[in-house]
Amino acid sequence: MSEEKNLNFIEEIISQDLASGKYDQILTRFPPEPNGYLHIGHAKSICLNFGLSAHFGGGTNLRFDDTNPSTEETEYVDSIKADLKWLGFNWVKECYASDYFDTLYGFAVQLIEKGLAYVDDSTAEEIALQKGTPTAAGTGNEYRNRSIAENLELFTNMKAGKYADGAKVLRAKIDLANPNMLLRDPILYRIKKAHHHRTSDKWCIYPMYDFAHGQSDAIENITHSICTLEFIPHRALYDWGIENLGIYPSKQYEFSRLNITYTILSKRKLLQLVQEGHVSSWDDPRMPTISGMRRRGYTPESIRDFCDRIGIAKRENIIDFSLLEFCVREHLNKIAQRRMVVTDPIKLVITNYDKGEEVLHSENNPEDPEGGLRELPFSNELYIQRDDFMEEPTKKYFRLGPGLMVRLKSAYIVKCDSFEKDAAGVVQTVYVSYVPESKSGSDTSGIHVKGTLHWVSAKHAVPVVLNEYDRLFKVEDVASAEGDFKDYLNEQSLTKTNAWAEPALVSDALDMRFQFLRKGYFYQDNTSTKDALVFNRTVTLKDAWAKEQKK
RNA sequence: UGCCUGAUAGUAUAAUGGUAGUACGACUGUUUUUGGUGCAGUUUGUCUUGGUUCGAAUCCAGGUCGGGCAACCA
Repeated sequence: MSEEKNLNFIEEIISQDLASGKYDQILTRFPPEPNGYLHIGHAKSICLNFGLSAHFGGGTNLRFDDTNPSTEETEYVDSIKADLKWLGFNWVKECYASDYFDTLYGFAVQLIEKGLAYVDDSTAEEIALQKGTPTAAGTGNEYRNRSIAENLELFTNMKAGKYADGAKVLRAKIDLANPNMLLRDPILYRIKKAHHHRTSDKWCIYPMYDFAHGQSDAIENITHSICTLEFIPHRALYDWGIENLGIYPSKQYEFSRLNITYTILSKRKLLQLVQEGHVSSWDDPRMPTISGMRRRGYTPESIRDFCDRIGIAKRENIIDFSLLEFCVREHLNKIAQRRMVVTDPIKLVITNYDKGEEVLHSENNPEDPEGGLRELPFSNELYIQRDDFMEEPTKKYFRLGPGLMVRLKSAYIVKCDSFEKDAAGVVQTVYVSYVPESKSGSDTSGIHVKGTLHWVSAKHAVPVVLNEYDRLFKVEDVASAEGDFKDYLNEQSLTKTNAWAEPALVSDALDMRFQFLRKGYFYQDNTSTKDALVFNRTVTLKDAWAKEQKK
């Protein structure tokens, strides 16, 4: 363990618990409900829980909180495990709340026997009404006074399937006037004749979160049970269960959940986007899901770095999306292979180049001296970006225009002599002459130019499709914007562009990270093939010129 | 007219009674065969009012503002 100073409040608690000898090692858990895919908000919790046990010594369980059969599926279980592994974390045990159903049932019987739980025949509406309001105490009903024997029999019958869904519930007998609404005789078990993804039809009664989570923590001997702020009021119940059942005293701690600008981080809302077709799937590259980010080209390292940087505290927060972008750029800059891809091309003809063609070489990554070189075919007919030519260049424009000189990346310096427009007045071809002694790496021309353009040789270029993504929502704080969050969807969040790429791309591995020079970082989509290359833009490069133009 | 929780630059986060620091953002300059990267620098902050103290972001009291709590969801 390193000598670190700035501990967050949870690390502070743990290091005190360790120093006082309360624990020799810690055990945390990551407890998703398998009712959706993991998103970047979960990543924060994952990095926290796994990071804590790695840092202080101990382990982390993966526990599926599968107590509600009507929303949970095996597909989600599998995706969660895959995402966790991809992020680079290993759990010590794979657990399921459903593995504890027998134990939990026994716990409930214990409470009934102690006179601390009763079967209530009221409807959901009646129970809600009898609970009172935050400012008015609740009232009891006749079921609250049932005898232990009667409760035992009724609960046995509930388990045996003798009653319809909703006919009865098991409630804790605590305090109907408690200022904490959660303590006003909370429901422990409900009848649900639904098929469970693991226990199948064995059970028709299922424990509620508040009678499963703390109990599962205790069963696994979790030392520090870390959850988000909205569970603070549940802590009293969590402790009540542990105390009255006499089980392992796990402790709950809460931190504030992640929010990101221009993003929604709610499984329910993300599911809506998928179901209503606003995105193609859970792993649509625009989704803030781990699988979406993976498909878009984010690296696990960049996501972990992000989670490190945002910190852990108890105050509500909304993190700038630009911090996430900074984290990916920083990692990708170090590892991405440089390639040249031209969108919206105009033809560049080199009038004095009579070699026909030659093979040039360019570095794969200027950040990596050992990254090596790649072959780059060059010829007298190239494609360059349309916006790299300006008929009447403005001040500070360092690119091509009549009489202007630029360097073609890893090739030669060229000078624009003339250009040609079509009938509609659109520039089609730019004619240049090159400086033979300016060849990259052996430049003896002594000419200094300000701009360097990327290019591809027209006859060697391969067609590719680029998926360029923008933020999914138009407003910063989507969650607190008025009305339906879907009204704020950015309908321009995906632009598909046809482009021309240098041929090296065809032979590159599918999982390589690329930087298309002057355009951004790209990653091959999982639908991409050698014959039809498709790339997702992970993130743009910082663009100082675009900023300059806005002025 | 309840209970619980929180408040430090634009956004996060640290300082645990003793120099308000760091990162991202923004802005300068510089380097550069990517208007990328790197490097150097500038900018902006303790919610409020009292109190305790030699000294308060930190402790105490009142106020203000934000978030949560009345699912047979987790």
